[in-house]
Amino acid sequence: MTPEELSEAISSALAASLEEGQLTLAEGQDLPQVRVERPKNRDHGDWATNIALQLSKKVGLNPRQVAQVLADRISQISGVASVDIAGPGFLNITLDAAAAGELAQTIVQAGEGYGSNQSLAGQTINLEFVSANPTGPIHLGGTRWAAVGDSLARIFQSQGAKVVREYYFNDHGNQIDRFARSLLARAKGEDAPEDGYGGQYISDIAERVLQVRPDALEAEDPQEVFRSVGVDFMFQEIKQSLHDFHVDFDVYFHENSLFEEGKVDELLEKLKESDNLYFKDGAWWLKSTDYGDDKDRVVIKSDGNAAYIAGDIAYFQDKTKRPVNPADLAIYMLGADHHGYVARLKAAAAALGDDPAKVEVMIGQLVNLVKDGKPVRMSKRAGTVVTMEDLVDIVGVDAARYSLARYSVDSSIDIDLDLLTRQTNENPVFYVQYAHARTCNVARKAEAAGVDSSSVDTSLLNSEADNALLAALGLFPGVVKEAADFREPHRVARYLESLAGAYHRWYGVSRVVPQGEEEVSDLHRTRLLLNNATRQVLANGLGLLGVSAPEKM
RNA sequence: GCCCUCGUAGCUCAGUGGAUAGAGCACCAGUUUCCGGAGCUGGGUGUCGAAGGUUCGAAUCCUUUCGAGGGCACCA
Repeated sequence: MTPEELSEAISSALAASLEEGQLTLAEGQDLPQVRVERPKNRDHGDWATNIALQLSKKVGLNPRQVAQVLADRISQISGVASVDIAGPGFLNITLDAAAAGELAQTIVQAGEGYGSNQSLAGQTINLEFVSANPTGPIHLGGTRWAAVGDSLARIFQSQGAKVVREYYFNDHGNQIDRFARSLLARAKGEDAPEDGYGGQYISDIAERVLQVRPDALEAEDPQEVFRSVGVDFMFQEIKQSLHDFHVDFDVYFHENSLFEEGKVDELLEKLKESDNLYFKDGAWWLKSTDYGDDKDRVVIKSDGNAAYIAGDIAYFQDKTKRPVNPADLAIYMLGADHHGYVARLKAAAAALGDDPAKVEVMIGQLVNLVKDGKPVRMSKRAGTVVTMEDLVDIVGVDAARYSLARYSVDSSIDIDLDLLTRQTNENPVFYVQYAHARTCNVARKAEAAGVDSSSVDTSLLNSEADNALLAALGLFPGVVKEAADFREPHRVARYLESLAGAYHRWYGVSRVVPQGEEEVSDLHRTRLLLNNATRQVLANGLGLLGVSAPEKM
């Protein structure tokens, strides 16, 4: 029995109590959601719920009275061995071993589907992340969003959503001009311009531009040649790095395309009709203050040109109105240095007469580089950036993705260069991967010894370790759902670490393969089932993080 | 000045208003004739930055305050 099934059964019990008048909801009170959780203390049973405490005020009885009414009904639920009322009114529930053990069967049957559901079915979520400027390779900050964003996309998909992974190339503004000037300067053998970019990659790309366009320096507009060809090379490199990081976007959107196709100009005319725009001091302003901004923003400058935000508005329109996979929800993952954008992106939706709730902005904290305990400033001009490729070269894709995805995006990360170059095995990803490899090894040995699944008896899974492992396995679907609801992929990683721990402890006391002349018994077969259920959940969870689940290490 | 995020064990961090606040790392001591020891077991540390408030109950919610980081253009 899964915790979800138990919660549902308790909900029904509660509904019946209300129906038959044992409990009466006071006027205007809502029914709280029944939730069971794994108690920290094993003396408190397999599962516990605080529903009686939550109901107390709503039904006008003291919590223990409510608990008593529910306890009588819950104890009737099939598979429940006992119910205790504890403390102020907690209900502590113990399952009988067979019912708890059935979970292993459920998981093995569900296979890759265990942990997924259809709660987001029918929704198209546009998830924009990374979106680094094409003026240099992806650095550590972008790498973090790549790991977190791609995991979140996988998690949304597991909940039934259609996900569009989107990358926005800012290839329109003057940072591109600076990039082009830097390439040109390097090609001429000059230093990088004052406001330009430095680093080895500038030399590399300048050289490659000259290879395909040997006449570039003699062209009518050399800077334009370096701009168009150089940016293209940069795109290719970025895409390749992401692909090597196992992140592939569905849409690479070029900001330039908005302007080339005249969408922005067209939009600007239309926006003048919007209630959210007004004319002042020769410019058109967006009332972004209505959406929490500290000042209104200019959309059409007094010289008649579009301001940056006009591109945002046009882009949002494109996301929600494009012919293929138009977004029901547009999520923007941005770094903390962009948090001021939240209000204006919502205002952008409103300007188009759309619901600002369709815009969701996730603000993640920055990645800091640390050396000898001191922060190192990453600078593209000075060429002191650590890139996605660098990180992957040093620790590998799995370790890189895992270690970036296991922290809440609300906290900033310090990456220690010395630690990385030492290549330590301190990354918890190995702990989890090892647990998976171990389950595979056990299964191989067991099958070789003739342990099959011909006859299992889940009531044999009655040890402390069985119970703890089953409980951990049962939590997985809820964890994935929470990760989706809160947009927090790190919950999956943390969960896997605890599951791996439960498995390693179980392994220590639960022999699956018969020893010596021992005959294969139902106990061996049933333990193999539990072993395989664990393997499945570890694999499913690692899959959500885009990390491999090795059969051997 | 205004806005956002964070402050939890020596370090790095978990912790949808619930019971005695948890992991990993680091440190010490154990642990293998038998499924992989990248494992397991034991050993200890917290004024949850501080002060008020709401609540039967607060690390979690509210207010104030201190500290760290990041933002506040008719730039893109």
